[in-house]
Amino acid sequence: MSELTAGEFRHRTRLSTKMLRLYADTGLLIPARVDPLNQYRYYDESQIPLARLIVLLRGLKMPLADIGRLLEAHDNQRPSIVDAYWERVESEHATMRALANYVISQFDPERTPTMSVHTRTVNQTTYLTEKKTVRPEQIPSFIEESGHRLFTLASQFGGPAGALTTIYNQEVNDESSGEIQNAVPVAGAISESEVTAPVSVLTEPAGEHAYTRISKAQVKYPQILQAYDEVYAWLEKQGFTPSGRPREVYFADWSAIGPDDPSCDIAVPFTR
Amino acid sequence: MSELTAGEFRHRTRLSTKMLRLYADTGLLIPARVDPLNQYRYYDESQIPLARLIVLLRGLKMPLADIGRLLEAHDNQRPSIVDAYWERVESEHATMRALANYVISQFDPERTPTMSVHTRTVNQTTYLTEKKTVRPEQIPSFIEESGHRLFTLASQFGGPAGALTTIYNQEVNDESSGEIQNAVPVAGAISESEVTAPVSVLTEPAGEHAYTRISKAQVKYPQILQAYDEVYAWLEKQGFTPSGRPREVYFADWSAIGPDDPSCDIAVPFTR
DNA sequence: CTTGACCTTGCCCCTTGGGCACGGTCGAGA
DNA sequence: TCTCGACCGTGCCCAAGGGGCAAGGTCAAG
Repeated sequence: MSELTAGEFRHRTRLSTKMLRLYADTGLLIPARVDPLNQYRYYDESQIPLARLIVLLRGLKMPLADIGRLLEAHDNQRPSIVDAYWERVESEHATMRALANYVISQFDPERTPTMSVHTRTVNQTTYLTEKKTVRPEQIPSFIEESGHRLFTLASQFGGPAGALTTIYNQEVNDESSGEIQNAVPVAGAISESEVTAPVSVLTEPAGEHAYTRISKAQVKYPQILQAYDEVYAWLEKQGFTPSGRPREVYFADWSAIGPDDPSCDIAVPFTR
Repeated sequence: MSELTAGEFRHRTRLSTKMLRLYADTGLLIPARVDPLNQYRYYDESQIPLARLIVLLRGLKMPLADIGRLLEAHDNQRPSIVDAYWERVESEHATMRALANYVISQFDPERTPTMSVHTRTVNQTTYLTEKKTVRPEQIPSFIEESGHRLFTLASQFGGPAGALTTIYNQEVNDESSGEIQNAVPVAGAISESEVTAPVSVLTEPAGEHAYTRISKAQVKYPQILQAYDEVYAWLEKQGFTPSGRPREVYFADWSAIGPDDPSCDIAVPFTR
């Protein structure tokens, strides 16, 4: 129960006067006693561990508000809160890292990280699709929402027969919006009359696709452009000719994977 | 040369009015023309790539001041500037990640990442040493500066015969400063009279050491405490008894290694 | 009692914006 | 030509997490 002056408490916790005042105002670390005459703050020795904890969490750049919520939570919930916070930080960092690769490769094309491009043969496929003309920042939400609708619908036609695919009918970039077509493959043959707008049926011919596999973090715009660049550059180097619209094939469970896990193939149909 | 109003420029670059004003005030992106009557800003189409570049760099959280310096630099220097910046971000993130592991293990001891502890037999060793009583935040600079002095001095005694070692004569933590002893092993026997203060000679007996190897990012206080905890916990589990002062053995070229590279062993002498 | 160390409040500064209010301006249609 | 809505400007307040400084009150030791 020994009482410490603000200065003593500062030295024991490595917190500055400013921080102590801020944390007191925020309610994170309330002085044990405030002298009503001169407003001097006195802390109790038992508050030191709490102060140290705040220092640690601030070392993770956790905002004071989040720290407040963490402290209000029950002991048994705290690990998961810290965990969730840190996972978000890691995820954001992974996205930034992918962007950094893109930026560096723009500055210094020599040092473009090599993405391996493969080929595969694809059978004729029938898709349930939805189209929309979008700007880059609208793409993720459209893919997700429309994909959900199409998967639901596909179950009425024998279930989805493959991964959600997003086909770019036009180029979408900062300059111009363009039409993209979200597509879920289905097993049986479906005629256009069996579906209603905005859903339509698309049948794509068999053929060869060149593709490169990217992580969840690399899917973000604009760093995803790098993957497209790589595939088209590879086709040119091989002397092959693009013969269809480029596409993204989302083979992974989006919400379950981490930022560095493979998530999607950037694929382009071609002829030799 | 087509002129764009601020609104058109905003839509082409996804920058907000606030950002455009700020970048104009900062000199990063100066409007091609400002109407002297109404202060309206007009941009030229040719400024769009620059604006996009700024957007990319801000996506890496590069401060505007750094972006300004980058833009002033010559083309051939820019990649290295971006590189250096990103490397610093990665390094800071690695440090934070190590701290996060530490914090999470404090909240939830079950999920402590297992650090493997090994043992090795160490011969009797003579060191040139310097002592200092320090607080935790003074440790890195003392180790570096004193280590430099000791290495220089060691070359007069046949050169260093091993890695820089920092021995903790007392505990150093938030509670109290303590004496640490920086030590560079030398091959020959040296008597105390051959050196002058603050350097002294230390001879340590042969024996067994338990140690765990940690990365550069893990060396930072307080996450380094986790490594000490692990070694002592391992000793206790094995039923061994610490028989000497704990130490850090810096075997790597500190400035040359990355944040995730192995840098140092946390070692404790013990008897079975 | 003095002196120096400590403590307080209050103010301004930094950064990169978001958001709002208030007022001037531009262009198209009536 | 008038008007209306869309645009544009400035200026202020806010955030987070402090740094820094001034002015003034307080405490304890000599």
